[in-house]
Amino acid sequence: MLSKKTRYALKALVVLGKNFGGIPIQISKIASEEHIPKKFLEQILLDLRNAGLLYSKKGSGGGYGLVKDPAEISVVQILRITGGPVALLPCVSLNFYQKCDECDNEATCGVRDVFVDVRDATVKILSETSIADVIKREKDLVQNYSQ
Amino acid sequence: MLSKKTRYALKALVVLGKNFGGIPIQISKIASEEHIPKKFLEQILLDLRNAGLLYSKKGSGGGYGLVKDPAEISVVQILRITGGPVALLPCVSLNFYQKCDECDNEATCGVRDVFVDVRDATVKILSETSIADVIKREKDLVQNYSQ
DNA sequence: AAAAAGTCTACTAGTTCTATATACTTTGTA
DNA sequence: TACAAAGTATATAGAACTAGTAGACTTTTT
Repeated sequence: MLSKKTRYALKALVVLGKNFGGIPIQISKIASEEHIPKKFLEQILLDLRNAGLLYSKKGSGGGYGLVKDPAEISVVQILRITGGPVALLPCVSLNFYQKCDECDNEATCGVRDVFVDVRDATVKILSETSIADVIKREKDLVQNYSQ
Repeated sequence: MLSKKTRYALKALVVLGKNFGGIPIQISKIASEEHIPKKFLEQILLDLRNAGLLYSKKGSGGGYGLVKDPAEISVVQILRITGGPVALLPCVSLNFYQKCDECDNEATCGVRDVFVDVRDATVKILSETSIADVIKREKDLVQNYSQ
């Protein structure tokens, strides 16, 4: 399961993605629109900023904005910044690898082998999907929904 | 990430799968072989028994065994018994659905839409993979490893 | 100077996970 | 029949993690 942190980050980035090229958006605006606790969202946006995804502007008229085009930001990137491993087993994680305590030999573990496949399938989808794609999907869904 | 409980369950079922058709295996044997705390494993095997996957035999010479052929037990089944949702978002889970608090309209949520795809890919792999397949993979890995 | 807005660090309450403890029941066998 | 082997069941403790809150600070605009 994704953490709330990751989900909030995705929501916020979609909002910021729609606004790409415009003037900065304030934390409080995103928080109230997306039903996210403001103080929590502050931390999350700070993380995304420190990861180089967002720029921030202080003071009156300040706020946050995307540094890059939303088409250049993949969903998997966001999971890694905010939530850690994508894989379902630590011994299978590409970016947060950890040895399984209970496993004698990783190289011959059948369970691990299956979850390598799961990881590959998941990473494929999430690295091929950008924030721009998420926004497009939303647009398409709204269109179909209102028909 | 899968819980320890789920991982231990998978390990235990592989052991029991290799033994399918033979005499029952004791908890303590599985626990020591697979480096699983015995008392914890007791609970897990009990859950798997209550779910109808295992039979148990009390008393001297007792132990656990698979009820069905390991080819008939899918990995996804085990995750659901021991660990709950396979999906990465509660609003996307087939067996443990929960509404997202922060989401206004599920039907038009772009983030959700992406994670439906991830869930489908994951469920496909894990429902097509049986305990027998895991055992076979292990066998193949061992063979390649020793060469 | 005052207000708006982001920054930074610490902390807490709650939950979940992992594991352990204890007492009990059933079964086989000496 | 007594005893030991083995599973059953429930409770509980400790650790780790998550989600959210608090407060003091800095920067920028008006």
